[in-house]
Amino acid sequence: MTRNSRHDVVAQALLILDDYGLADLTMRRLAGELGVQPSALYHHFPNKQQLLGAVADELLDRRMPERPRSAAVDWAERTSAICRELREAMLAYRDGAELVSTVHAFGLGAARPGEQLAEVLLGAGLNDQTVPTATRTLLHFVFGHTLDEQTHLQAAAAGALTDQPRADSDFELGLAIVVDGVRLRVEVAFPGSPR
Amino acid sequence: MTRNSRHDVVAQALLILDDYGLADLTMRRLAGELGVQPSALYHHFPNKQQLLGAVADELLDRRMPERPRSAAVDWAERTSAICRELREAMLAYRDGAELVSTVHAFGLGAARPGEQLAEVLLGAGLNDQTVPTATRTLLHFVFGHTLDEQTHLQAAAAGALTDQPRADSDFELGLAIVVDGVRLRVEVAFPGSPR
DNA sequence: CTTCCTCCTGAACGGTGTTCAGGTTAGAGT
DNA sequence: ACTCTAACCTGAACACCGTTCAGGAGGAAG
Repeated sequence: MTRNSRHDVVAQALLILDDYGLADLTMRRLAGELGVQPSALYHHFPNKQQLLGAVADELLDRRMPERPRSAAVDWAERTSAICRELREAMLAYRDGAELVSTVHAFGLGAARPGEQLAEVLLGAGLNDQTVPTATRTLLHFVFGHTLDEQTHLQAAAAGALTDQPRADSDFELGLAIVVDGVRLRVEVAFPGSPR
Repeated sequence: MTRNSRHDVVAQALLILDDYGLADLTMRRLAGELGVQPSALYHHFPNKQQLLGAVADELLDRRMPERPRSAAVDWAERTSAICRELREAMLAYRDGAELVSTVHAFGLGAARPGEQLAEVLLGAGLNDQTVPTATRTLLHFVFGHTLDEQTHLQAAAAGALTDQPRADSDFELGLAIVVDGVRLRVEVAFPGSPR
């Protein structure tokens, strides 16, 4: 049998995640599908959490390509675009929101979206001390909303019918609320129009 | 030996949570400290998740009393007060944020703060369709921020030193951002001052 | 004195992440 | 062609986990 690289392990984990969900992404199952003993995985990762961190990063790398963001666009529009892409990336995989937000909370990965947001906000002229807080506030919204959304979505997919499917507009409205709040802090520094 | 009521179980669980953390709040340990077999717990709760739901509700009931909110106060101030109380309630117990936000995400409890927020926002004259979204956005912020904060706080308490202790002002700033965003939607309906 | 209901026992089932000493094997360097 | 090193893996075990189930104890109510 051919041997597995670290990247093979992550790729297979991502496959299992999408097919069976986070709860069934066990070290034993992952090892089994790689044709290997569970203990072999500990050659590539010190523990499961680090493995999941790498899986989350791989997911984001696949779904949030390093697209060059035109500086000609409004900072608010760029901010919103990043948040939308992050949401869509997480929705694209079963339990994606739970995985990514957990990994981010423990600081084991999923750092790129935050870096991108911070960069845009800094470029918009937001106060240096305000940038980290605004960034985290945006992230907390996207993670929280998408986790909520995906949970209900998947609960609806399995028997338990839900009231209404929670439209995209709900995300957009929530996002607009947070972005508007940030805008007030940008305009204190730069009264007037976009920049 | 005296028998245990459902409430005894919850109270003991809350004790274990605070002393040893959520990871060590196992059915076996809980049963052990109650002087009972693990299976006995399933007389009171159908599964662990429901048990945790009851624990989260008990935590909130203890820390967020049904204080009558003076209607003389600005809606924004009442909204902020609820969010602050929710944060402080969760910070008051080890792993409180993780417990409460998880329980809320799965819809197994911790519903009161959302109801209180929705009530205030509705009373402020916010559009009926906007209220649920604004409520969830506020909750996602508080849960996300506090979870983040508590994780870093507890990581710092155990060896791993962190850069800086993340001041209260960080929460206040993030909260103000979201509340301001909501305010814009209130004032569309009622241009002018507080109500 | 019996019936009912609440609370509990004891044992087991089928999982989980993780550790460890040691074995295999591919590929680079001489 | 041959060694050597590092990457990769084995097999078994450890110490847990949530949950199920048939049945037993015991107080309160009739």
